[in-house]
Amino acid sequence: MARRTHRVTISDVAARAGVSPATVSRALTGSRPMSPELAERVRTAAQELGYRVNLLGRALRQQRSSVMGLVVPDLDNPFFASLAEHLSRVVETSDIELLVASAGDSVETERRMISSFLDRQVDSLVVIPCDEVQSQGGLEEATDHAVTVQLDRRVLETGAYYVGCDNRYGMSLVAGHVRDDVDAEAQPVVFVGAEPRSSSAHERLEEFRRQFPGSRVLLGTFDVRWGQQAADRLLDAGMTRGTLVAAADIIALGLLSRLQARGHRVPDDFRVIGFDGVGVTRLAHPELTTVRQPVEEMSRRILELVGDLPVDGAEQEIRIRPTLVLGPSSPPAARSGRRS
Amino acid sequence: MARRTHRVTISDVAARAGVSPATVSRALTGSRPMSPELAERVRTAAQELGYRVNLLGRALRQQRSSVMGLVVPDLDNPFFASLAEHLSRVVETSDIELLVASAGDSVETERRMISSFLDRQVDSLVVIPCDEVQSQGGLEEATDHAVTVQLDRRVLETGAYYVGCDNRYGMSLVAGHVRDDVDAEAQPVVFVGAEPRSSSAHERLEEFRRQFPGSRVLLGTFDVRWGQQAADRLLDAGMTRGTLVAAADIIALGLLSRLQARGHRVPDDFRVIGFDGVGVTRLAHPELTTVRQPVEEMSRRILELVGDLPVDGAEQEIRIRPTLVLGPSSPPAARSGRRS
DNA sequence: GGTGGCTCGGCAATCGATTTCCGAGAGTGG
DNA sequence: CCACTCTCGGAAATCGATTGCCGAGCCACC
Repeated sequence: MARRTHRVTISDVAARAGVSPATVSRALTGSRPMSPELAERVRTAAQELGYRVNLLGRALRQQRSSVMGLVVPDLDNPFFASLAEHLSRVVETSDIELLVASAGDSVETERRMISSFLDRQVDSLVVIPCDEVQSQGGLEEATDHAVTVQLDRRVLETGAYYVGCDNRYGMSLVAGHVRDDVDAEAQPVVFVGAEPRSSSAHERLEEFRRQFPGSRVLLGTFDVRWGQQAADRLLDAGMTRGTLVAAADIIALGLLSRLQARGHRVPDDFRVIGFDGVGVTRLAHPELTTVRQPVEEMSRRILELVGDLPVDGAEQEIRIRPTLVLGPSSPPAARSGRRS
Repeated sequence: MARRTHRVTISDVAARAGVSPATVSRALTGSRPMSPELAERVRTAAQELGYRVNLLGRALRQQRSSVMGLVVPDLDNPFFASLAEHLSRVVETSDIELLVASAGDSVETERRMISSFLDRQVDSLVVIPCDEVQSQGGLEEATDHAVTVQLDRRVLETGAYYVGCDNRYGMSLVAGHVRDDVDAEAQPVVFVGAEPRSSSAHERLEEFRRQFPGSRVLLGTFDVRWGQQAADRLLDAGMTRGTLVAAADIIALGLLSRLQARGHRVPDDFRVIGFDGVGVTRLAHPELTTVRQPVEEMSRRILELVGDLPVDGAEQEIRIRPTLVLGPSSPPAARSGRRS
C-alpha cells in the first residue's frame, strides 16, 4: 500500500520546467495561448512528476466548483436510483460532474446533505425532496446559494426550479386505458397509492379521484412491502377480481407478487397498472402496463437549466408528458378488440 | 429566485463580532477553548450574517476533505444501489461524508470518476470495479493518493484493500441446498452466470463448476435481460424442468419472469436460486432462495478501514461469509422432509 | 528611427479558512 | 515585588491554484 511520498504542486512543476506557476497553469488549462514547445515542456514536466491538479485550490480561486449535487431520498428505490443514473449519464456530456448523496429517507439527513453540498460550494443542486412540507426549509436555503432544481417532487414556495412529469396527465392516460379497454362496470377499480406527502403522490391521487370518483383508495408508502400489504388487505376483504391502479411500479410489483402468491391470476382475475416505467418494470411477470416517465428528457432539461447560459426567461416549472406503455398485466378486453 | 447577494466570509463575521478571523474560526469549530460569552457573541454574529463555512477553504488548509468517494459501475443495478445506500447510512454515523458517482458501466468513465475524486482530494475511495482487468490502472492510481477499498469485486495487484463476501462459500451453500433438498439426479442443474470479468462472477462460476462438474453453464451479463434470454435459450433447447442457479438475483428475476411468461411453473417445473439477497429479491413471485450478502457488515468494515486510526496491521482482504435464505422458489423436496 | 501594437512570461494578489507563533495581561508563589 | 506560568486574542503564514497587471521583446508601419 504505497502512499503519497510527497505532494506535487504546481510550483514543483514550474521549477522543473523552469517557468513560473502562472505559466504552468496556463499551459495545462490552455487558458491563454502559448508557444507549443513551451506548453509541451510543461506537460512533460508535469507528467514526469506525476502532478495532479488540486481541484479544491482551483475551485476556491475560480469561485466555481463545476459540481452538481444530487440529493435523493433513498437509493434503494429503483426509480430514484434510475433517475440518478440517467442524470449522471447526461451530465457526463458536459464539463460538470454529478455527485450523489442519499438522504436515507429522512428529512433531517436530507437537510444535512443539502447544507453540506452548499458548504462544498456546488454550483447547482438537484433535490428529490423527501417531504412536500418539511423539505421546504432546506430547499429555500439551497436556492439562496446555488441554482436549485427540484426533481420529480414539487415543494411549493421555494423559489427553486421544478422538473418533473405531468402526473395528472399520466394518470389520465391510465384512466383512459382502464375505461376504454377494461370492462369498468364489472370490475371495481382500486387505487393503491402513497400518502400524499410528495407532490407526485398527491397529483396522481387527485387525478385518480377526479377520474374515478367514489372508487376505493388505499394509501401507504412507495415500496414493495406496502404493495404486498395492500394486496393482503384487499384479498382479506374478499375481493376476487378488479383493476388495481398503483401509484408506482414498485407498489405494483408488491401487489403482483402477493396476488400471485395467494393464487390469483393476473390479468385474468386482477389487472395491475403501475407508474414510472424504469428498468425494474421488466422484472414483473406479467409485464406491467405502466406510465413511462421521460427520465432522459427530464435529465436534459435539468442540464439546460443549470447550463452555462443561465436562461433568465426560463420556465420555473417544467412538466414533461409521460407515455402509456401497455403490458400484459392489463390487456385490452378481448371483446372490444381495440389496440391502442 | 433570489441569489447570493454577497458572500459572507469569516472576516465579515469577525468584523461584526469585533474580533479576529482566528477567533471566529476557533469559536465556531471549538478547536481551542475560549470564554463562553465570547463564543456566544461570535456565534450570533455568524447567525445574523447568515455565515456558512466554505469547506473548500477548510479542506485546502487542513489537507483533509472528510469525504469518502464511492464509484459504482451502474446505479440501475439494484445491488449496487443498495450497497451505496447501506454504506451511506453507515458512514452517516461518522463525521465523514459519502459522495457517490456512477461509472455508467464504462471503464473509461470509471477511470475519470476515480481521477476526479482524487483531484477533489477525497480522503478515501471505495470502488466497485467494472472490470477485473481493465480497472486495475485506475485503482493503482487511487491507491497512491487515498485510502482505497475495492468493494464486492476484486482486482489483483492494486495494493488496495478489499472487502467483499466469500463468494465460493456462498455458492457452496447453494450446492449443499441443491444436493440435499432437491432430487439432483432427476433434475439437471444449470448455472446462469455472467462472463467472468469481475471477481464475483469468477468465483461464483468456479465454485459452481467445482461442485457440479460437467453441469451446463450459460454466461452473460448481470442484468434482467440476460436472465430472460438465458431462459429463452434453455426452453428453446427443449428443457422442461430443472434447477437454475443464477449468479445474481437480478439474473434470477429475469429467468423467473420468462419461465412464467412461457407457461412454466416455479418451483414445480423449475427451481430458481439467486445470489445477493438485497431488497428487490422480495419482488419476485415466488420469492427467491438466495445467498444474502452481509451488506451491513461490509459497510462497517469499510468504515473501520478508513477510520481515524489507520490500523496498520489491518487485513488487506476482508471476506465476510454470506448466509443462505430459503424461499419458495426452491422448496425442500417433499419426500426428504428436511428443513435447514 | 520612433512609436504603437502585439505576444507572452512572471510577479503578486486572491479565493476562504486554519493554525503557528507571539505577546499582553492576569494570576500565583516565593 | 519579582519572576514564572497560564490563558487567550491577534497577526500573519499557509494550503494550491488562477489571473490581473506589468513589462520585456519583437514586429511593422510610417
